[in-house]
Amino acid sequence: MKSSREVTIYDVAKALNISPSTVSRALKDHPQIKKETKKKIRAVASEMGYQRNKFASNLRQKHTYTIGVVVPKLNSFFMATAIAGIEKITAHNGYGLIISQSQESWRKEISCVSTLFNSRVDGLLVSLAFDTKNMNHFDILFKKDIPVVFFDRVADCHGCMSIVIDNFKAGYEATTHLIEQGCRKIVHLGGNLLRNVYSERFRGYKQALADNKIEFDQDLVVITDMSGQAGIDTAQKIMKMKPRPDGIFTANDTSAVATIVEFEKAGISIPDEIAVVGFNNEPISQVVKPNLTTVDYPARDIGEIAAASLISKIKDSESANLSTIVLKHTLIVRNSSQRAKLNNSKSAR
Amino acid sequence: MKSSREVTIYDVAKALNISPSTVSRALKDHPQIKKETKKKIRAVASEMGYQRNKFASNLRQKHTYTIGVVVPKLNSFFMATAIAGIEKITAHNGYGLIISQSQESWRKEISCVSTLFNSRVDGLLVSLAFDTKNMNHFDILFKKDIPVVFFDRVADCHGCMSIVIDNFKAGYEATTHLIEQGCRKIVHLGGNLLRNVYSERFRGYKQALADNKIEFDQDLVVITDMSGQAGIDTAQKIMKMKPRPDGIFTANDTSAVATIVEFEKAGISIPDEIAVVGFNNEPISQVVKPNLTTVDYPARDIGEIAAASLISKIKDSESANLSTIVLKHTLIVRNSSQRAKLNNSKSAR
DNA sequence: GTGAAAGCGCTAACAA
DNA sequence: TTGTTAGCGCTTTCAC
Repeated sequence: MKSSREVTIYDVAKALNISPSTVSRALKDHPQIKKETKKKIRAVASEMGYQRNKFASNLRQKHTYTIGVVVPKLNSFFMATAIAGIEKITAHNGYGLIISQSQESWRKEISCVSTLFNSRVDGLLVSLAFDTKNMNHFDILFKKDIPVVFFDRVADCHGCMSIVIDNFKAGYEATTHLIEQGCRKIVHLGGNLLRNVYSERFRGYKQALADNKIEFDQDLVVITDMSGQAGIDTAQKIMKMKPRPDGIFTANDTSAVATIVEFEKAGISIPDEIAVVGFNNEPISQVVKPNLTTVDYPARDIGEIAAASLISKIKDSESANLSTIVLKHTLIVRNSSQRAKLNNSKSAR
Repeated sequence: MKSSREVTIYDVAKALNISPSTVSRALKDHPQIKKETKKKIRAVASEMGYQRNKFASNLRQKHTYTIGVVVPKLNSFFMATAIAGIEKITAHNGYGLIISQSQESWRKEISCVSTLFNSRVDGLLVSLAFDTKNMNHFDILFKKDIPVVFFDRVADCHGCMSIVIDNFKAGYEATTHLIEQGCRKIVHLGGNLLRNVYSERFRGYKQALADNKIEFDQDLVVITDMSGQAGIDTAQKIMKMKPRPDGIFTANDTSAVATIVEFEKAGISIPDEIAVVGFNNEPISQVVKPNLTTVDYPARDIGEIAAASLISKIKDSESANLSTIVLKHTLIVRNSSQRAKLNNSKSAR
């Protein structure tokens, strides 16, 4: 395929009448090589167009400087931003990235993990699929001590690290905010409760109701796949309820926005008849009318921290075994939920 | 790092009392090996937990089954979708992906290409940065006959393949549509004219004006970085113009949506006072009020075709040297531009 | 149809 | 401070 033979350390060594190992060492900035020699070797190497052969090197060193990433979907704002963060950190540390998508399917996730394992990644960054029911597919990695870090959608697994936000608190705050705005019959539109993000937000919702002496009603909980369509369906369901709910806390912005659009289409006024709170602070939340109250979610930071943690784990398997890092979230109050001007410290930007 | 020694073909060979070369051949389904032997070898190999070592194999075979991707940004709907398409095809063909972002900067693009080259990717998929002024940084690849395929933001370069849509025609249609809606003073909000996507859309705009005997006015052309902020700024600029323009064709949805939001904030009615057409058909275009007329862009297909073309080029460097593949786009007419009910064959969905 | 043997290019233990 | 040497695990030519 490639036309001409590659320049190797042997060629460089021969040109300088020294040994290949000296060249190898010089090129890695080994401390025991004289500065002058290094300089000379570097000069000649680059002049000859030398390029390190990673495969020979990997073969010897038994690692690949490659990190695998398994995410549910690439084309969501959150994920794309998180991956941008991951990429920044890994690139900066000389690691390549192999990214694969589970398409929200447990089955496909199993195959992604196995493929990545077979590519001998040095570590794995994972956000779980919607319906992943157990973690057995990660065992092959643990058996070989390949570190795994989970982010956002996480689960307990051999004491692996997790990077998350406090979804319980966020759900609690979102629901409390609705209650403060006068809502008493609040729907929760959530996702698969297998996933921490959804179960915790739901738990926060329930706790907020309890703390405000509002009775929990299972009929007001709608568990869906959190798509736009799910938002539309839920809106229609809500419109048939009597008496009609006066608030809705949705576990992502996509479906929250879809409910708003659907409500408005039916002539229901937001937030006066129904107040809506979403989750994620996607760009779309600032475009929908009325602007969506939502929880801001540090996607980029989550990605960066997950990558940094994984790399330090790879470099030093004894490194601090923090089990969970929790990042800060913020409830951003906008017009979809704000019924009256309150003395609210949070901005409506 | 990894705890236990790996199982190699030697171990498998020993267990079966045959030679390593036979094992190697059997595992690759070499035709000259007896079926029975193959079956036996496969069974024992998988039983022993054998895993092919890609690095040893790459080292011998001189290719890596890895494809590099250089894109301006990951976190746009278009790019994320295109990459999803790329990933699907490459994974299906046994190729890994190394994805890197130029952050819209020529300088960073140069470094991405060089890094990927040093990782010995078998081929490269590229969408150019905003301000890339020449293609010299790709020369290292051409010198070694490493194939490169450009998609979306492309440029002529050693007869490389390009996967695009007909941006000229799309720009022409978008502008013609505005004219049909009665617009006579139409602003064009475009991006860096170094990039085909922007220069072609602009060319389409001019041609549509010419064909409808509307004089071209340079003052109505605004060249920006196409961000949301650029949309806001442009809206403000337009509001100061006298007489005020009555239409705007924007080369992406992000800035188109921002102008709409800004116009509405100022009480300007859309589409009656100003009609707006965007580009890309991002999800946000269906959320903004009024819904944005835009050009639908087959992101996923572009990614898939780019990947497939690259792979066929890698596998067979003599393969058909199509220089450009043009995919179909569609103008989607929605309320941001539709002033009167016309007998329009295009749907408003 | 199968085996022997020579590397691919690099690194690291050991020697000097 | 530098050199020698023995592989890492796989593929492939040549021989039988």
